Amino acid sequence: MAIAQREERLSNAFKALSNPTRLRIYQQIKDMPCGHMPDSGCKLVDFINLLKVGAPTVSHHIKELVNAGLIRVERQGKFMTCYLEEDMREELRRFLG
Amino acid sequence: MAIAQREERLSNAFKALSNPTRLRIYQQIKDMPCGHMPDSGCKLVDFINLLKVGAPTVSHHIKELVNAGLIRVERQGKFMTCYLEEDMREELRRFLG
DNA sequence: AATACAGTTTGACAGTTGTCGAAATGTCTA
DNA sequence: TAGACATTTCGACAACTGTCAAACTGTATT
Repeated sequence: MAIAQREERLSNAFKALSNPTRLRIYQQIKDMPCGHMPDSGCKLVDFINLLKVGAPTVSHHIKELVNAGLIRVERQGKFMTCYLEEDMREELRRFLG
Repeated sequence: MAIAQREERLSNAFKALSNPTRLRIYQQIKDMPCGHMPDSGCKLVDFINLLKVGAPTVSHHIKELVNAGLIRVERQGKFMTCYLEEDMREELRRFLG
């Protein structure tokens, strides 16, 4: 049973990364040290500006990435800041390794 | 432009791995040293038996994995044998690394 | 409180996906 | 060449996805 759960977790994560817009968002979060710099551009509003999709779409995609366990989100005043879930990243890397 | 192409390649590969059935097939191919043993169970017919889906479905999934650049397929007599595309695996690992 | 900005929810829509059964094709063996 | 087995193609179908506009909520600033 644990194997099936792992497979589900993995395929859900891959599904989240299968959309180009979400892949970009994930990459942006991954490549920017959000947790360490105050203004590193990993807020939801930054993605709206960076990508050419509306706010509802970005909001939707962020939620999918969160549900897939790939990122986590924290409110900071007006903004939602995104952080990478390193555990999941590690799990994916291990699957491919 | 090269960046967009890379993103497309990556998201296509992740999409191929986003389906549980395809993930299983890929895993099976990855974990078995097909190229080195003659009867290692990476033929299309083996997946039909292993998973609970019909031949048309497996054929379809194999094609998707091939199109995504994740595996390659060779006919050996009656059978289609699947091999891992190590380059793509490496590219995915690098993305996550 | 009023305004402005950040984000979410809802409902809708075209397009894509996963699966199947039936029929076709390819390849070996008797 | 006939039969058996492996695989593909086709046509169909329900289910899911990505996007949007409109309306809503939450937070800060004035």
